[in-house]
Amino acid sequence: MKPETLNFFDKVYEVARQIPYGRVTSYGAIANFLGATRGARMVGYAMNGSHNKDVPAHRVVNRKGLLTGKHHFDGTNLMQQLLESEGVEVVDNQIQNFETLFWNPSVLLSE
DNA sequence: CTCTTGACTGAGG
DNA sequence: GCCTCAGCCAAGA
Repeated sequence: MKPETLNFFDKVYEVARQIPYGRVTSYGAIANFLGATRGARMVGYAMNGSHNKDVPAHRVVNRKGLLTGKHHFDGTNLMQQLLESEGVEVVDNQIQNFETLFWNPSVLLSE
């Protein structure tokens, strides 16, 4: 018995909340961390409810570092503004130095 | 129950 | 590196 999908949304929220300031991660990284390598879409889907939570969804982007979910934010460049406000350089909806700013959820085990 | 949509990813051309 | 196709899982109609 392992209804991981049952807590999938909650897990996504928890992991996303652990994202350090000025750092970003991808849906696939979170999904993989949860054991759902092919559940990246579910991560994004879960983020739909993240608006009502303390989940920094703006720190979560696709594997290319592209702000694919900016459309779901209130404004149009709000997501980018938030990231830049944290020191993340964003150009054309794409995070610069994505590999450097990339935060792997696995560090939770180290910390 | 079936079909569609979706904040994704990997593989192939 | 970019574009296209297929796979994946869950929620809503």
